[in-house]
Amino acid sequence: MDLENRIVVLIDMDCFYCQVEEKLNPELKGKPIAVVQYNPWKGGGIIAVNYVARAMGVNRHMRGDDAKEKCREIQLPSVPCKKGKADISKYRDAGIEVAKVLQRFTTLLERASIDEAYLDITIPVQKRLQTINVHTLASSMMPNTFALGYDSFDHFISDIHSCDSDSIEFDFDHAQKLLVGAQIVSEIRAAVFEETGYTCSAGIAHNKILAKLVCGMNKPNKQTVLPKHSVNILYKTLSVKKVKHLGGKFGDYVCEILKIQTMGQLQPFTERELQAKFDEKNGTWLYNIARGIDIELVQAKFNPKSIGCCKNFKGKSALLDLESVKKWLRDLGDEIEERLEKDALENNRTPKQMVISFSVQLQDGRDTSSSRSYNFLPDDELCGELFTNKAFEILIDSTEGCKPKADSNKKLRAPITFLGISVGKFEDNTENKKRKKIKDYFCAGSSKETVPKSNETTKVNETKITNINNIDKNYILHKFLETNNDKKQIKKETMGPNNEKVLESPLDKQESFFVNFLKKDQDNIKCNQVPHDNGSKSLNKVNSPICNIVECDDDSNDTVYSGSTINEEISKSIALFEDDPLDIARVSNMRELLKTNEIEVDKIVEVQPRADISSRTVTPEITDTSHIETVECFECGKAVPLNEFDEHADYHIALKLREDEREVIRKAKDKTTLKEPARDVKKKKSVQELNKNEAKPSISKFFTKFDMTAPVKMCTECGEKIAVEKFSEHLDFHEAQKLSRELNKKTTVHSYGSSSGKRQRISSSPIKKTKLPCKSIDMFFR
DNA sequence: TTCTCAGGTACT
DNA sequence: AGTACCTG
Repeated sequence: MDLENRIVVLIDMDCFYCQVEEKLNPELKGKPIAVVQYNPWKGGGIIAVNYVARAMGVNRHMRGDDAKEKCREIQLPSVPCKKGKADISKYRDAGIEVAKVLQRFTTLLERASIDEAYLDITIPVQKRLQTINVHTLASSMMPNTFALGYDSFDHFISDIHSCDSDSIEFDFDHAQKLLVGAQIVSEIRAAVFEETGYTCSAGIAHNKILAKLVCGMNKPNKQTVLPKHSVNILYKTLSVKKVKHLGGKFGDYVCEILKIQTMGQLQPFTERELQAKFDEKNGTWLYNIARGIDIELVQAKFNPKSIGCCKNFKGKSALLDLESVKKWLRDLGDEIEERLEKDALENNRTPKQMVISFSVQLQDGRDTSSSRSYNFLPDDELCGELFTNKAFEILIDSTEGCKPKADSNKKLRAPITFLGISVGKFEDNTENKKRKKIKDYFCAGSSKETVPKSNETTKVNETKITNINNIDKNYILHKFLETNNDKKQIKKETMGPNNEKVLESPLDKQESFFVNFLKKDQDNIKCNQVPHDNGSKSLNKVNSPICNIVECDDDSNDTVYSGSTINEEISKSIALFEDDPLDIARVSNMRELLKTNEIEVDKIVEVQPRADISSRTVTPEITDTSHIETVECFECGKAVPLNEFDEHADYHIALKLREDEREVIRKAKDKTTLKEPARDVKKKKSVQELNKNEAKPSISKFFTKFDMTAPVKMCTECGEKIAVEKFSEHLDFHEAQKLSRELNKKTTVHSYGSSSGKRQRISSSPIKKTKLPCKSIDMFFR
């Protein structure tokens, strides 16, 4: 595949931690908030700011107190503290929830951070291009979409529609793909919102660097397309420092050496010159990126490669004696254990190595950091105790500065200012391993694996098979719900991965459950929303699924940039970059955003994606008396046609089922944990936490709540008491979950079009440069 | 009075 | 294997 003609997407969640807090505490919605990390000093460090607060001048890098000064009524939810450490697991889980939605749309998903993912949708775009006529695409199908270099997205579409493609500048073929890509991304973002309640922004371009770059141009809840011919327009004003990998010391060095500030100013340099000034690889990379070329592939990567936790002990909190070191290592070790247990259950893998990192304070007050690694032995039991003890052992005899003073009792020679433990070098668990694994406990009860592992299939067919698996999964869930409704048993043979029915489904039906639901929905209600009057053709093609999704629609596409030149638009766009602290243009734009936000809040304030599933049984309120009779779904707040309500409720059950996967896994873990000899008190604590989860409404409760007085039977799988007559149904539920879990597992697709799995080098003659302050651009040429 | 904590990557 | 840098 041609690397220059891909459709690469970056999905970035809007102020993610804030959204998570708002979802957990709906009272916060619409108010200015910033998430702070616990810190006794000046109200804590801000790590996320929502858009209402941003409009009032609050930004990251401020302390809580500064934020209060800018905005008296700001709310400052804080990252929970566990064992004296920030606990970000709720954000991590929310990120996984989102990523699972994204994963359905392409196998080429690369999670780049807790709230960001790259998607390569070249193939889905090509597939759709074969089935649709590009001329039928209109901007109304993809609200809140922008094309860089155009005052309105419609102008970009007209450029494509008017077969004026003779212009050398205009890459008609790719622009067409971008347009289809924008439509798909619109659907992806709608699915994310529908299923999680979170909004996100997206950048759509021909490579990762550019997708990332334009993603930040329009936020929140918007998407930006970068046509190839707009790269130079963008670069004309774009600061070098905004480009990924140039935001740090290396970027400073480049700007200083070349005496430049913008990407445009990078273009006159020849590749040779750049190689001479930096090194061969960096020079080539800079040369290419200056021309909008970036060959970095989107890797299929869902799970992190390492799991770690750390803690700073700055200033006078520095650790001075062995006891406190031990104490903190215990907490770190225990947290690793907890996260590792979860990881083992979900991903069926085991780390082979652990790394202990630490910093000590030198005499002159500066810190020096070091790390030591330990390779696990086959007999090691991977528990907190082991992590703690090994870390302690390694720590005390690794560095002179850390050795205890000979005489004074247990005092460290030098204060420790940082401690971290991480585990990595994961390997898949195989069946014939001697080491006891948590997974073994979990699987002990279930008779046999019914689904072959996807990564056992041949490389050649990987993409196909993964897609089929996705179909499988939706098909199974759908089937499961059907049979459940009919009070029939789910048939094993319908789930086989080689089931004909499944294989015959076209690949682009992989999102069928969602899309079909929406399609039916839209056929019935046409468009329940008030058509926003951006004049013209407005609603002739409203029956795109996207049209019915409640997105914040602020019409800024038409208003904000009206009358401005393209360059002004670009400048404004750049001003909108998230972390631009001192830009006046930004403030006025933020006012616009504030308006946007108010509208959005009005529309989504009712969204309760986690509301009790039993809403289905309650008579819904009539909220809309327009042409079609609709009811407001208690689950998502969406207006649903009365006759579709049952189906809509089923849809939420399907979602619920997915979300409950995790909880059931945890519950199962909980039960098995109890079989183990209680090693220590902390175990019990986590058991309590798991029990708390049981109080939450779950789909298993839904299946059992009908008649609590009926004779019950204990499920060996989850320990839940189940009405006898519901029991086989309940077992089906576990069966479906196991399958779903299995199918959810990461596949081993590495990259399309690169059968060797290796990335190309741009050039090969090794020229060494030693003076670089940063050498990390080479990551591109691994 | 301290730009946290988590994760990735590449160089030596 | 260990260090440094990059990012959000």
